[in-house]
Amino acid sequence: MKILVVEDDQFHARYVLDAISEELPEVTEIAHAINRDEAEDEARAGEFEAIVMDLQMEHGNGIDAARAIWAHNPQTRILFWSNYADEAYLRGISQIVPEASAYGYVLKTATRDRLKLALRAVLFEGQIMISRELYQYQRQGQPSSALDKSEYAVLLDLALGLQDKMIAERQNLSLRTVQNRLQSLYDKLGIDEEDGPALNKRVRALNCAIRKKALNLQTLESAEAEYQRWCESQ
Amino acid sequence: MKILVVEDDQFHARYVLDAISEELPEVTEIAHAINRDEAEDEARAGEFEAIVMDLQMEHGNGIDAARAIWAHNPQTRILFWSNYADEAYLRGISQIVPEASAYGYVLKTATRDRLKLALRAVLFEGQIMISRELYQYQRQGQPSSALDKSEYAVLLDLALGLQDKMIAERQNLSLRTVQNRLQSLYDKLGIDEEDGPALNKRVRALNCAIRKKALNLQTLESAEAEYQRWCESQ
DNA sequence: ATATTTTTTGCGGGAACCCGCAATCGCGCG
DNA sequence: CGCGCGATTGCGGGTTCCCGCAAAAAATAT
Repeated sequence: MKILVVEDDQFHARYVLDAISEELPEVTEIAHAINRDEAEDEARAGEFEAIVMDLQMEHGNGIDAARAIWAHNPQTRILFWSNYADEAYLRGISQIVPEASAYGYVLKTATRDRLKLALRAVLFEGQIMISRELYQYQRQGQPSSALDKSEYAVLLDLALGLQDKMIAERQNLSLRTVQNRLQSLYDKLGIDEEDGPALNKRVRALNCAIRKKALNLQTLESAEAEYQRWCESQ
Repeated sequence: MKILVVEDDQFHARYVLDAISEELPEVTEIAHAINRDEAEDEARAGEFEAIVMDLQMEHGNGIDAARAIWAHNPQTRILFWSNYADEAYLRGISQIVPEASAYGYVLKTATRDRLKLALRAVLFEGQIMISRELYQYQRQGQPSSALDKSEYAVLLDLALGLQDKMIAERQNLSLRTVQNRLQSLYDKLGIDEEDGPALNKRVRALNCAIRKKALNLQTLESAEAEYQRWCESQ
C-alpha cells in the first residue's frame, strides 16, 4: 500500500508519518508533498491509493488539490487533517468527493489514537469518518439554522459580491426568489435579532458567515476561481 | 530573565522552547501557556519581561492577549510568532503596541536561525524586528494602494456591516466624507477595474480585503467586540 | 499675505436592495 | 379530482447606496 502525505508544516508532517508507520505496517511506500503542486504531481506519478491531506497550506489549499487528484483518480482515499473545524471545509469537501471514494476529516487537536484510528478506518478500510465537532454541520435533518444547499450557493454568490440579478442568472432563479433566499439567509445567520441600530444586511451576512465559519478564506478563493471560469464560459 | 511562551500547538511550542534555551542562556525561567486566559493569568502572576506569542489559538487570539498584557505592564517585550503574513495582524499589533515596549513579528516558516535572531533582538535587546514579508505593509510612504489609518478605520466599520450614517457618527465625519472614504477604499482594493458585470461594492470590498489579508477572522472578532463596547457606551 | 491645491461637505438623482402583499405554480393527500 | 400548503414569482414603494457636481473649508505652496 502506498500513501502520500501532503503537509507543509514539518512538525505535523513528521507526526503523521510516524503515526502511519506505527499504525499501518501494511504501507510499503510513503511519499511527502509540501504544497498543492507537489501533491498533484506526486499523485499523478505515483498512483497512490491513500492520501493524508492538510487543508491549510502556504501555496494552494488542500480542497483544490483534492479535487484535482480525485478528477484524475476517483478511488483515491483521502483523509483530511486540519487545524480548524470550519463548516466551510466540510461543505467544500462534500461538494467534490466522488461516489467511488472514501474520505475522512480529523482535527489536528485529536489524540494520537484518534488519528491512528482514522488512518486505519479511512485509508485502509475505506470507511467514511468525520470528526464529531464537524458532523453537526452535515446533518440536514433540522431545517432551522442549517443552510440547505441552495441557500449555501446563494451565500457563496453573495460573498463574491454579485448582485441579485446576477445571482438569479447563475442559479436559474427569478430575482424575487433570490431575494427570498437572501431573506432566509439573513434569518438563519441571525442578522435582524441583533440589538443596536440597523445594519447593511449583505455585508453583515458575509461577516456573520465568516465568524460562524460557514465561509473562510479558502472558500472565498475557490468560489472566486469558479466564478471567473463561469464568467468566461458565458 | 523570565520568558513566557504562549502557543497552543505542542510541536511549535517545543520548537520555540528549545530555541530559547539554546539561544538565550540568560533565561532563568520559562513558562508555557496554551490559550489566552492562561497567558493573561501567567503574565499577571509572573511579571515576565519577555513573551513569545502565537497569534492563532483555539481559544482567544494573540492580539487580544497582548493588549491585555500590555495594559497591565507596558514594558513587556513580545515576539509574535505566526503562520501567516497578514497585513491585518500587523495593523492590529501596531494599534496596541505601547511606546515603552519592543516587539517583533516572525513567521513560523522562518529558519531556526532567524527565529533565534529575533528572540535575541526583540526579547533580550529590546529591538523592533519585523519580518520582511510584512514590512511592506508598514511603509506609509507611497499613498497609492496602501490604506491610511482613516481608510482602515472605515474599512473595519464597513466590514462589521455598519451603514454610512453610523460610520459617520463613529468616525466623526460627515456622511459624504464617509462615502468619499469608501470610494477610495473601492479604488485601492481594485474593485472597479475587474472585468465582468458590476458588483455590490460593499460586499466586494469586504471580500477583497479578506483575500488580500487586510482583514482576517481575528480582526473581525476584535472589531466586533470593540463595536459592542462602543454601542453600550452610547 | 495671497494663490493654489486638496479635503470636506451638501445636494440630487439613478440604481440596487429589502420586503410586504397577492397571485400563481407545484405537488402530495384524502 | 379537488383541496390545501408551501415555494415561486411579479409588483410597488421606502430605504440605502453610489457618485457627479460644485461650493466651502482646510492645508500647502509661492
